[in-house]
Amino acid sequence: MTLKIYNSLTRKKEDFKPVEKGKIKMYVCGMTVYSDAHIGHARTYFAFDIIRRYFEYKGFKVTYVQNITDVDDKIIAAANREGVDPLEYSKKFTTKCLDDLDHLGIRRADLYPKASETIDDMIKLTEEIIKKGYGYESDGDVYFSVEKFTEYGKLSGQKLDDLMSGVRIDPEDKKHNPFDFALWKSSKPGEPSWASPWGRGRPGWHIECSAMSSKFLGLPFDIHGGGMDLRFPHHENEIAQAEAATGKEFARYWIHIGLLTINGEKMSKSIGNIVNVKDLLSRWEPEVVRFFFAQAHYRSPPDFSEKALENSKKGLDRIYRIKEKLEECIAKKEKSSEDANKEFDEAISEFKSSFESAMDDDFNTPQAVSSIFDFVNTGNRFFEKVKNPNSNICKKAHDTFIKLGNILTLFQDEKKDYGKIHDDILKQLRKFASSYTTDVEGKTIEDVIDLLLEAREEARNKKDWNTADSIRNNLDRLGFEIQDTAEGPVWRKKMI
RNA sequence: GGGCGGAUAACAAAGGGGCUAUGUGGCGGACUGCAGAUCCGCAUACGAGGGUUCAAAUCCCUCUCCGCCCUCCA
Repeated sequence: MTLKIYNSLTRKKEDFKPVEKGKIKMYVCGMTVYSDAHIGHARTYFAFDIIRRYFEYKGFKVTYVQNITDVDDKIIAAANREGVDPLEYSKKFTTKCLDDLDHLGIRRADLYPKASETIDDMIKLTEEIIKKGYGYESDGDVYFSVEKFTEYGKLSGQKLDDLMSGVRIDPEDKKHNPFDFALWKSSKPGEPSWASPWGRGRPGWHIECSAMSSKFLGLPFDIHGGGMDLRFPHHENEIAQAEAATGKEFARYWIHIGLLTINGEKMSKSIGNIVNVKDLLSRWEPEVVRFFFAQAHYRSPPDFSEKALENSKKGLDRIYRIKEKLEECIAKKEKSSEDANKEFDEAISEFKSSFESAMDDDFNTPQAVSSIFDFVNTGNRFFEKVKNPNSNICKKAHDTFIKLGNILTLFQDEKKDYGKIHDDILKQLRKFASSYTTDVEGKTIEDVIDLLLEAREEARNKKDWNTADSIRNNLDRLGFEIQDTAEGPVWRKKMI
C-alpha cells in the first residue's frame, strides 16, 4: 500500500514519494519558549510524533528537526518584566517545555536548533535575499518584498491583490507593502542583539525557520509542518524567503495540525482557558491524553473536555483488558489446536492490514483506533468461546498489539504502574484495610489487596454482603477493579 | 471583505454512490449473591431544499449555520 498524505500546498491527498529513497527529512515549527507547554503544543507535537513513528514503521530513516524560538518579542517582554536576561529566560523555558512534552510521552525530535544559535545563517540568508532583489533595507530594518516573489500566496491559496483589499496603509510604515515582513529588525536598548551588515539587531521570526530547515535538512526536504495557525503568514513567508534566496524548491509536503478547542472554545489567553501540560498530567495519565489525541484526525480540531478524557480513559481500559488476557494466555503455554485458534490467527492479520491501511490514508488514526476496537471485540469473543487458547497465537496477537500500538505510543506498559499517586493510594488503602484485617503497615499494595480479598471472601462465605460489597466498592474507588470469577476473585488496576 | 475547512445518532468521531464504522452512554437478555468485566440482541444518523442516478449521507447546484486564518498563537 502506498502512503497518501494530504498536502496543504496542493490541497489534495497525494501519494507520498520521498526526495531521497528510504529517507524522510521533516521539519516542524517548534515552540516559542516563554511559558509552560500547553495542551495545544502537546496535540501538535504528538501528531507529528505519530507521523514520524509511522514513517519509521514503514522502514524510512527519519530525520526530524524542530526549532526552538528563543529570540522573540514576547520572550523579551516577559524577561524584562521579571528583570532577567531574555536568553537566560528562554533557556529556562526551553528545558521546562521539553520536559513537559517528555512527561506526556512525546518522543523528542532528533535536533532542536535554537534561533539564538543560528543567527549567522539567518544573516547569510537575508544577504542572499537582498542580493537577489527580494529584500530591502529600510532604516536599520530589512524587509522581504512580497510583490517581487510572484508565487507569494501559493500555500494559503491567497492572491496578493485579494490580501491588499481592505488593508489600511500606514504612511509611517517603513515597509513598501503592508504584507512585507521583517527579515531583520534593528534592536532597541535592553534587547538581545547581534552585529549585522545593517547594524545591531535581531532576526525576524520567519527567517529562522527558512534558515534552520535548509541548514539542517538541505533543500528540498520532505515534510514541513506545524499548527494550522502557522499556515499564513508564517509558512507562506518561509517559502518565499527560502525559494527566493536559493532558487530551489523548499518543502515537498506541508502538513498542518487542526487547532484544539476547549469545551468548544478557542484556547486563548484572553478567554483564560489555556490548559498547561503540567496541570493536565496532575489529573490524567499521559496515555489517556495521548489516546484522546489519537481518536481525532490530525487535521480536525479536537475539542478538549474532562468528559472527552473520561471517555478516552474508559476506552483505553477496555483495550488494556484484552491485552492482559493475552498475557495470561501466553503465560499458560497452552498448545491446543481448536479451530477457533485458527480463526483468531486470521483476525490478527486482518487487524494488521486494516490498521495499516487506515494509517496509509493520511495517517487516519481514528480509523486505526477503530480497527483496534474491532480486534478487541474479536479477541473477547475468542476468549469467550475457546476453552484452551493457544499461547503461540496469543503471543502473535500480543506482539501485533505492541508493534502497532507503538506507532500511536499506546499499550506499551508491561504492567500498569501506580504513578505518582502510589503513596497516597497505599495510604488510603491501608487506612480502610485496617478495619477489616490486621498488620497492614509496611505491606505492599498487592499484599494489602490480597488481605482485603481474603476478608471479603470470608464475608461472602457468611453471606455478609454488606461487608463484601463495601470492600469491593472501596477498592474500586481507589482504582482497583474486583471481579468474582469461577476461579475466585481477581483484581486489576484500572486506568486513572 | 478575502482565503481555508466544517455540519454524521444522546455525546465524541471516521467514512464518502449500493456493504453493521468505532468508542462512551441508553434499553433488553445471558453470567453473578449483587455487581463488574465479557458475550448476545435492540434503538437513535448523515444541516435544509433542489438535481444527476436503477441507487445519494457520499456527486452537482442553491441556501443556512459554525470554526480557523488574514494580529510574531502549535
